Amino acid sequence: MTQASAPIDLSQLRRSCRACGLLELCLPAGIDQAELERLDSSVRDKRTLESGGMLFRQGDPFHALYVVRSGTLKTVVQDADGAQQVLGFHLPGEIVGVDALAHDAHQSSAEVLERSSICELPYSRLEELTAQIPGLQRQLLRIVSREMVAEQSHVVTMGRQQAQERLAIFLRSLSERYGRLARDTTHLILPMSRYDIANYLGVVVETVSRLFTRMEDLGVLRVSRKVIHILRPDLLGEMCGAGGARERAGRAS
Amino acid sequence: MTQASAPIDLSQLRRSCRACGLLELCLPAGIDQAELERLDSSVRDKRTLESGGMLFRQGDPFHALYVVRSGTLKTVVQDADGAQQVLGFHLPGEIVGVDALAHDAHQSSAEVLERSSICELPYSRLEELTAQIPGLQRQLLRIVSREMVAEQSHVVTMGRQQAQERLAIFLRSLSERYGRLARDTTHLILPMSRYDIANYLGVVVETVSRLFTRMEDLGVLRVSRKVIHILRPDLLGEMCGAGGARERAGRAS
DNA sequence: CGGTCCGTTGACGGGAATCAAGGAAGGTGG
DNA sequence: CCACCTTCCTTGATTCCCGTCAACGGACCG
Repeated sequence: MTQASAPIDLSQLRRSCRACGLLELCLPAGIDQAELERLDSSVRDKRTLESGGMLFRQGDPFHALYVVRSGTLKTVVQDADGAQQVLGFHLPGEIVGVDALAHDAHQSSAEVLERSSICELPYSRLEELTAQIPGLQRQLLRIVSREMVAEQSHVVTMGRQQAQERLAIFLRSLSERYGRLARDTTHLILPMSRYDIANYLGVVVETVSRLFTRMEDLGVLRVSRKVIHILRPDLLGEMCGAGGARERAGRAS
Repeated sequence: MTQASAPIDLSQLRRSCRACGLLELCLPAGIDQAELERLDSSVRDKRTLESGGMLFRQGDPFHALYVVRSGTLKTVVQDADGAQQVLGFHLPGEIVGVDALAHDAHQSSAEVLERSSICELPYSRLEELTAQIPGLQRQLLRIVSREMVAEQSHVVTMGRQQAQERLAIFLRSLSERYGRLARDTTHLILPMSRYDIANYLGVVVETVSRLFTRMEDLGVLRVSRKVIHILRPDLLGEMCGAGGARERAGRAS
């Protein structure tokens, strides 16, 4: 897993709250410099985890939220039957652990897919801050709501019955998020396995493998193990909506 | 849509915040009687909508959260292609509109499936209250997080590749929620159409129709139009996990 | 009473799951 | 450094579930 991906990006490791994904949730609320310092000092608590490590497990008591500083995580839920479902992949700047707010216990497990650096935000500390900083609470609500919307768009993706559409949407979404990180949007390095992708999309691994091959044959992608080169973003975009032909009305009521 | 379902339940219409689903989010935080009165008076704003009416539409500016007092809603999201995806059905005591917190605009539309009474909680008013009532903010976070977890379980449902499992899970979940409303858990009256159910589960109508017939043949249900009688809850439970046989490992990484 | 939408059923075909096998990569221990 | 093993990924053959197309009865509504 610690293969050909770029060596540790020091500049990324040094990013403080100022450059963090969480910041957008503070600044618009009119947080001043002093308040930002306070926030920054609260999240100093960082840790680095190796591939395969667990940030938290389903059922663990809740005591902190986490922000990915570098690397990638996946969140997985396991139901009574032992069947697993991948809920999401989390890139730098994205938050993890929000589902634990509901019942004071994590509803999913977070596993590290490649060496990652994580910011830990102890919730007790966060509560103190929200009491002092007006607007931070509102921003916190915004974050959680945003996570819910992300989950909804996952539902929309799985609502497509063509597996190819699902994979196309997944790749496009990943590309967009890479763009937000100022990475090359046409050169994706997938930290997750084909199994993870398949499970995330609700198909089997063979289907994902075949679809990669098909997309390669169509000249949309070039696939080489973990590296996906998007040759035709336009075609990829077309494949996201109704696999090439008529619209699926999706009539309801 | 306003067919054989029970006539308007007056006792239900009279329920105040005390008996409302939202209350559980206030009480544990140690809200006292006076505070409860204040909260109650803020949500006095109720409205009744007829079947087919829209509570809000995708894109509408956010200004309130809503709680279903009686009746049923569905939330639907429409993507760029015009394809629709049903995100959920909302029974009395359940909250709607939380997805608008993220971007100050509703990300989905809420349609009324049968005559419904809705409590409106103007967000401006809610913000005032949260400033005054300690703990209410925490409870609000809890609500939103809970909605996210609900969305996650929808993902888990759609992750099952057997359509029968999905329908079984849907029915069991609906039965459980009926139980929470002190309704008969074996006698479901479905306010939503087969199209809605199909779309919600990511299958086509014909599949839902056939599955109802099959489940009836298996002696699990009795189906009569909108009325579903669960004859064998135990069998229904079995059908939720791995359609009858081996476990689907769902291995991932 | 005609129109429209809803729900069911049948026939058919396609797309994806299943079963099976083999190669490539990565990690470990000798 | 190589042998060995495990895991990952791919490809092929086959099966079958479910989506598609089509037709029809029933409910609801103007």
